[in-house]
Amino acid sequence: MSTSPSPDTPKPAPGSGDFKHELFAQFARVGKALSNANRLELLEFLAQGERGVDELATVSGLSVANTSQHLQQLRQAGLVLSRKAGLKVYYRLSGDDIVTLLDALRAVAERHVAEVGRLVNTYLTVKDSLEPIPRDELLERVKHDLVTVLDVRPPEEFAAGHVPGAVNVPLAELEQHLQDLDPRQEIVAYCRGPHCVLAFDAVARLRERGLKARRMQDGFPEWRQAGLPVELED
Amino acid sequence: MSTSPSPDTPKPAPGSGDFKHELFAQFARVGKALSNANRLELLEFLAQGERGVDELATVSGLSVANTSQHLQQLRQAGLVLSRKAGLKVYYRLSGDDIVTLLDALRAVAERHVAEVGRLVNTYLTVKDSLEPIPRDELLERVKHDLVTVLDVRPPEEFAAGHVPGAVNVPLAELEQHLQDLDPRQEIVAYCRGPHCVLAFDAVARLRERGLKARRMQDGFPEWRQAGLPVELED
DNA sequence: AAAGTATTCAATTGATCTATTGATTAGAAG
DNA sequence: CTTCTAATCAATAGATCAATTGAATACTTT
Repeated sequence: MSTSPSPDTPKPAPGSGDFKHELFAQFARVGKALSNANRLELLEFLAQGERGVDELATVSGLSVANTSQHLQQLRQAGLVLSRKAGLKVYYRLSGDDIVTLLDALRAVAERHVAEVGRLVNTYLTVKDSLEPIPRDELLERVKHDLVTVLDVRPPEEFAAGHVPGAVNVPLAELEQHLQDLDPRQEIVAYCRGPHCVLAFDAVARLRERGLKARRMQDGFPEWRQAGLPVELED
Repeated sequence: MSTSPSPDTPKPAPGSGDFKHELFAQFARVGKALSNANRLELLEFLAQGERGVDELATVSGLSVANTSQHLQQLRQAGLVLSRKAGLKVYYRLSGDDIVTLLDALRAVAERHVAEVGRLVNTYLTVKDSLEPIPRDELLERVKHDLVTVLDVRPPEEFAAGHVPGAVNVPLAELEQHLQDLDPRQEIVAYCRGPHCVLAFDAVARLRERGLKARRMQDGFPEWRQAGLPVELED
């Protein structure tokens, strides 16, 4: 602030310049919420559905207090809502437009930040045939029983909704289920979102075993948001 | 970092947790670029087209050095590209997906940050009949000569492209052009984007004079991005 | 009422961000 | 070659942010 010496003088003149700046400041508030890796990770988990604070803390590797503070920042920016039930407090995204925003952010990062491409490539070692299968295409093939769909998320997430016909095989149990998989049928794995590593990992391991495996485009939240059918339990 | 004592130990183990965090950190880099009101304002101007540093500095009210630094941050985040021609350096958005991202950000802010709605309402005093006219609808009416389209941006921006049939009337000259406007025909004003104040202002003033005036949905960058016809010069 | 649990609050420290200032570079023009 | 201009760089001070710690709150269970 070059003109106002007092820090808490809000905006003396209600001219349009102030209005405009005020408005951009509000947009920036949302941007700030997206400016921290831990908060983005929390948002990705929340895109799965409602979650309690301690779950989020565990899964993101942050302390509970820290997680709570990040969640409050997200709430102040209007990105999440909370609900108290007994002792627990559940957080959820405040609307589908948040998923849209996160996807736009991801798309830009992928397209423009060279680093992201490098990371993905490094991690995947093999690059060929890694194009994810589009949702519609997968749905079509599921209908005709042409693929085995693998949901590699933890059982709780699977229970809360999954792609119809999908089999829940958490990554840790993948080895034990290898024999149950038909080596002639293509396997499509998915998890939380476009960059959830579980699916990447699963595909890499399956391919090591000589199986035909691909990832599904994006993840389950995007599947649900696209209005495609969702199955509960199994 | 709780485990690594040395600050510049990048990531010792290439486990998937690190990979994931690394990835979110890259996304956060883009988020950071969006976390400052001045940078968002610069991006809005750049959505208009290529601009030099000093132009951007003037229009945003920042010092040249400061503007330059913000632009470099935007470039490092992959949001803008620069081109040097003689003494001047021109910046532009690095792709259409940036406009998409900005729109998503705006949409979320509008929907969830109560403050934004309050500001818009305060500024506009009257709230009724302020729904902006959709682009397609406007295009249709322009074809049948049912509306007067007013471009309230500065002449240079107008010259670089505008809605077909639009008349360029910078806000300062609005009063002088009042007599040229047909009071029986509806007037649609637009400027840079959904929250560019010029159009808001113009509509408010026209309505004060008893004219039927509305804003166009969003602004010219969005019009162009929607693939609608653009006219050059006049 | 007492103990326990999930979450939030408050205070602190070190890190990062913003805007300013003045110097510096690269090219243009005299 | 000198002067001018547009832009960038470098250093700085003040503000804001992130993670930690320990205490406080709200609700449940015993």
